[in-house]
Amino acid sequence: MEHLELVDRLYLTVKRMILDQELVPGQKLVQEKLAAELGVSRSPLLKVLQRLETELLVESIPRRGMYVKQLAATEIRDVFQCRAVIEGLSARLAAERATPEEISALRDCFAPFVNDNSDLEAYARADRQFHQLIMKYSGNAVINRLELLTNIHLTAFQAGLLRTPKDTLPEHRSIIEAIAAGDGPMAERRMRGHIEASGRLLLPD
Amino acid sequence: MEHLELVDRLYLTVKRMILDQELVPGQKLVQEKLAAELGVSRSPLLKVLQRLETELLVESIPRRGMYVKQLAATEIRDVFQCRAVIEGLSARLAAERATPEEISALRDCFAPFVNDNSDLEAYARADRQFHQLIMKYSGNAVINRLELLTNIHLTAFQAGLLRTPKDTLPEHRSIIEAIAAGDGPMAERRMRGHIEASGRLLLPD
DNA sequence: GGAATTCATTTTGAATTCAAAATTCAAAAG
DNA sequence: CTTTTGAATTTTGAATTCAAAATGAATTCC
Repeated sequence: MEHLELVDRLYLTVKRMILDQELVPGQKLVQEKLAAELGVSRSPLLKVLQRLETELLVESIPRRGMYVKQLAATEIRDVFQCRAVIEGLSARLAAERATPEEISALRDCFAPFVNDNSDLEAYARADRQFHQLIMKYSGNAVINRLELLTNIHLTAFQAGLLRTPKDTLPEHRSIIEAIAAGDGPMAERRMRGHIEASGRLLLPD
Repeated sequence: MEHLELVDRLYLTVKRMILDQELVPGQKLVQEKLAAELGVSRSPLLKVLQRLETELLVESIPRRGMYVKQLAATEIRDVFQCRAVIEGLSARLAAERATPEEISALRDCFAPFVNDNSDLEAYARADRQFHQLIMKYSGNAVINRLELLTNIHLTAFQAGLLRTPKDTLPEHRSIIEAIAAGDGPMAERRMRGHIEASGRLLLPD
């Protein structure tokens, strides 16, 4: 992390602070104050806050200030709807082009949990890793720029914690098998169903 | 446009300059120079360039500079793949909730072209309007923030000009009819097919 | 003649300054 | 006692300044 540009380091720091609730939803981010706490000036901080705004983590109200974004229920629903089709696309593309090594890496995500589901924290991390890898293996550079759609994962409602491993592990395995079989449409349908199921649980309409 | 904040006016100005090729792909955007031409300082210009970077219109190379983005063929393919599923989702949602007035507005987009297809410029504008309206009528706020996916339209390869009205008008009409009938899955399939067809034409693999 | 090196110039990244708008708080009016 | 007004303070938006890195050109070396 030390070799990164200042703005990139700052970005990771502030993002972490928001995801860890060190900065809480609704809280005003007074630029001079936050910059001082972080040991920088407003210039790089402002860049970071603007970037986080496009990721739906910060909200800017002109001439009023920047706030940690409080996601409304409808926005969470909207994100899940988008994720379902974008990650469905990812799974289809991954099925068409994943190498044997990449398929192994997907299987490895959940290997530790086949016999022991008890560590929910570790399972949630594996879940995030699984979704990230499929987007990466899609080979679609645009998908991988849509950070906006991946941040939901990371907030209080951890996708991996919405449902138990008992429910989601079989879904994950069936997605991996469709990708391993090179069956794009099947992989797409399964991924889409998987995310829609999580979304429905989060928002029972 | 006069009542907007400076950054928002500047954003529209610079975006227009890029889309009109007044600033050409690959061109370096020297901040001080461009700011002076636009009668502002670097601060607001930098915000604008950063925003355009998230929209895939500008590329930033750290400590080197900002450049008008030259989209590679693979990136255009990637954008079309994403658009196909996101606008497919939009059409499905619009089918589920569009009002009679909204459906009329969709029909009105292409009313001028039923008997006369000759004004391609006007048809391209109607095409963009049609896609924008469906995203709006989806009621999904996140879709409407993904500007990244709508800019392709506006560059040299105008989606509406990729294929002739003779080809696309029937597709547009069939999408509208699915929405009017409240048939979400049908609207989704048709929109997706419509955009995939344009994408294939642009990139014959 | 061409490659490498040094130095001046340009440009970016970051901090600071300044002006205008928003907020706060106290005093006055109803 | 509540509401309104207005001045002091804070905060944002924008311009400017400063330092460090990158660029480019001239000169030296091979």
